Amino acid sequence: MPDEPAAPAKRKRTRIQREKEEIILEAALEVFALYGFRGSTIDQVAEQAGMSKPNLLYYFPNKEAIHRVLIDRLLDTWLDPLREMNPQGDPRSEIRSYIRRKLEMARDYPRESKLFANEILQGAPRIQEELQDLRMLVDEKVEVLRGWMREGKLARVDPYHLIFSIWAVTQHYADFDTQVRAVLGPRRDGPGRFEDAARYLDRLFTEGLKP
Amino acid sequence: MPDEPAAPAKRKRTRIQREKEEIILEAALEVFALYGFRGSTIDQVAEQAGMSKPNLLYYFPNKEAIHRVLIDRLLDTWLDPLREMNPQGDPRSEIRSYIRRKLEMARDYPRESKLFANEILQGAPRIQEELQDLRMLVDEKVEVLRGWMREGKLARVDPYHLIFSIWAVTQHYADFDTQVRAVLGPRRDGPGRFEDAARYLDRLFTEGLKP
DNA sequence: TGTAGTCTTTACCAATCGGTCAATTTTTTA
DNA sequence: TAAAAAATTGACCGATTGGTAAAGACTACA
Repeated sequence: MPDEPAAPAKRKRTRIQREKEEIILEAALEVFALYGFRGSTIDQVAEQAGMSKPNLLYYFPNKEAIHRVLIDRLLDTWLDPLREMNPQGDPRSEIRSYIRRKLEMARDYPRESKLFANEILQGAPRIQEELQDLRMLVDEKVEVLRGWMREGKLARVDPYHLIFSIWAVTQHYADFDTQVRAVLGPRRDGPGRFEDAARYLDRLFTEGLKP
Repeated sequence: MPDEPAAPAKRKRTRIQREKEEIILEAALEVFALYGFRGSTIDQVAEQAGMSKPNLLYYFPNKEAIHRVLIDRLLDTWLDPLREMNPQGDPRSEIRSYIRRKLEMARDYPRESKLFANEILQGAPRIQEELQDLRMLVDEKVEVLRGWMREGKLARVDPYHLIFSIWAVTQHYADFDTQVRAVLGPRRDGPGRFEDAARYLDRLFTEGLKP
C-alpha cells in the first residue's frame, strides 16, 4: 500500500523510465559537479534534463536520491584502478599503470571527479560509510606496497602518502582543470596536456621511487 | 550624496567597524570554505558571526562583496611561497623549500585553501582576472626552472606540470583533509601527518628531479 | 550632558527553494 | 480500439533565500 503511486522504484521499470532516469542522472552530474549538492537546485537539473521539475520528481523522490545514485555509481568505478594494482606485477610498473589509469579517468570523467571533490570538500557528510570501504581497500594495497619495499623493489617511503600523492596529482587535472588551462594559456592548452602530464608523472614517480 | 547611509566603505572606519568586519570575514571564511559561494547563505555567515543578518549587511553591501574581500586577501598571500623561489638558490633545495612552505600553508590555512578550491571547482567565475596574474607569475618561474634545467642542475621535465604537481600534492592535505583522515584512520591520524607528508614529498621530488 | 552620528534590531519584501497535487496527455496492453 | 497504466504539466504550498525600510539603542565627543 505505501510505495505504489509516487516513486516507480520497486516495480519493474519501463523503457521510458530507464531512459528518463539516465537523462536526469546525466543532467544532475553536470550540475552537481559544478555547484556541489547544496549549491545545486532541482530546477537547474530539470532544465538541464529538458523537463519540468514535477516530471523530474516523478522519477526520483527528492534531490538527495539523485545525488545518492550518482555517488554510488561513481565510487563503484572510481576505485577500480586501485583494485587492479597487481601484487604479482613489477612494483614501479604497476604504480606507473595506476597513475596512467587515474589520469585517463581524470581526462574522461572530469565531472565524476569534481562531484567527488565537492563531496569531500564539504566534509563528506553523505559518504561516511563509503569512506570506510575506501579505507579498507587502501589498507590492503598499503600492505602490497610494504611487501614490495621489503623485497627491495621499491623505495622505502610512507605508503599512505604515496597513494595520496597519486590521487592528488591525477585528480588535479580534473578538479582544477580551470586553473590548469588558465595557467597553460590558449597557446599551450589542448588535449595534449594529459600526455605531457603522463610523461612528467612517469618520470617523477619512476625516479622518485627507485629503491 | 549617494554613498552616505548604507555602506560605510568610503568614510574613515571606526573601531567597531574594523572589529565587526573582521568577525564577519572570519565567519564567512568558515562558511564559504565549507559550502562554496552558491551553497552558503548570509544567514549562516551571520549566525557564525554572532549577529543578525541586517546587522551584517550594514557592514557589507551584499554576499558577493564579502566573498570578494576573502578571495582578494587569499590570493595575496597564497602565491607568496612561489614568489619566494629564488633563482640564485640551489634548484632542488629551492623546490624542497617551496613544497615545505606550501605544505605549511595547507596545515595552517586549510580554509583558505578550500575557499580557493571551491572557486576553481566552480569554474572560477569570480577570479578570471586574478588567474591571469597567476599565469604571469608561473610563466616567470617556469623560465627559472628552465634555466636550472639548461645548467644541468635539474631533471629536464615539463616545468608547468612540475608546478602543478607541487600544488596538487600540497593542497590535497587541506582540500581533501576529510578523505586523508578517513583513510589514515584514528590510529594513524594526528598532527604528525604533515611531517610524514613532508618527509615523503621531500624524497619523491628530490630523487625524482635529479638531473 | 546633550546630541549627532553610529550601530542594531524588528518587521518586512519579492524571488527562489524543495516538493506536492490534481488534472491532463501519452503510451501500453488487453 | 478502448480501457488501464504511465507520463507530463501548471498551479500551488510553506520555507528559505538575498536584501531593504525604518525606527530604536548605543557611543563618541563637544
